[in-house]
Amino acid sequence: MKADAVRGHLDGLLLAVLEQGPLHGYAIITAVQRRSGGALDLRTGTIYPALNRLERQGLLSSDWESIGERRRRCYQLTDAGRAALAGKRADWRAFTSAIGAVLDPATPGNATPGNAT
Amino acid sequence: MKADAVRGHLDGLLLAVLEQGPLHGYAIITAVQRRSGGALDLRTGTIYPALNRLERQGLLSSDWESIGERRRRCYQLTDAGRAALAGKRADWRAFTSAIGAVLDPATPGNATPGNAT
DNA sequence: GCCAATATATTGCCTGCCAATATGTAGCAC
DNA sequence: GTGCTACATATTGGCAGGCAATATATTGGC
Repeated sequence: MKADAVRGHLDGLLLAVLEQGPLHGYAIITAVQRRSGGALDLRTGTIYPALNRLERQGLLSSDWESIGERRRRCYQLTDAGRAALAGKRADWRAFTSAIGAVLDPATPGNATPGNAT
Repeated sequence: MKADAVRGHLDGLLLAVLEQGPLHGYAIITAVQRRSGGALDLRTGTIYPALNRLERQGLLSSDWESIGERRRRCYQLTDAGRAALAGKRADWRAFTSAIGAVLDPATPGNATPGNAT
C-alpha cells in the first residue's frame, strides 16, 4: 500500500481500533497492522501527534500506565469519540460510494443519483 | 464531501470516465459529478494538469476538436490507459478493503489476513 | 556488551489537490 | 450593444496532513 494512503481517514482508524478497549500508541500501530492484514503500516510520526490532537478535541482520554520502569500512555474513547466514530463510518461509506460509483459503476452498493445525506 | 477527498484516486476517476468514450476536460468534470451523485466536484486546476500528465505518461491521447470558433481537447484511453485503469481498480479494492477492515471489521468483504496481492 | 523490540515524542519535508486567476467563445435577456 | 451566464482551457501559489528522520529510554536475549 502506497505510503500516505490513509490520508483523510486516519482519525477514523484510530477511533475504530480503540472501540474495543483502551490501547497505547505502539499497540495501536500493531493493531492497525494486524486488522488490515498487513496493508497499513502507520508511523510514530503519524499517530502520536494524531492521538494528541484527538485528545485535545475531547474524542479520547488518556492515562499513564507503569510496567516497572516503563511507561505507556493508554488512550480510550470518550462518549464524544464514540459519536465521532459513527460519523467517520458514515463519511467512509459516503466516500467509498462516491468514488466507487465513478470508478466501478457496475458494482452494486455504489452511489447513484438520489441518495443524498 | 470534503475538498480534497479524491487525493490519491484522481487518476483512476479520470481513466474510468473515459472508458466509455472520449471526452473533453469540461465534460469530464460534469461526468464525474453526475456519476458520483453530485458528491465529487473536481476543479479545473485539478483536472487539466492531471490530464496533461496522464497523456505524457501515455495513458491518454488527445486531439483538438473545433465547434465553430470554439475548440476543445478530446481525450481518450490508450491501451496502456486501459491496463492502468484495471490496476487502479485493483488498487481501489485493496485500499477500501484495508481501511474497511480496520474501520468496519464486521462488514463482509473487508480484508482479513491472507488476501495478499 | 550489543542489538532488537518496546515505547514515546518532535522537526521538517514533500505530495498532490485546490483556490484564485486569466483568457476567450457563444448565446440570451434587456 | 451591454451584461450575464455557460462553455472551455490553462497556470500559479498555497497548504493540509501524513511521512521520514531523528532522539531518547527501558527491557531482554545472545
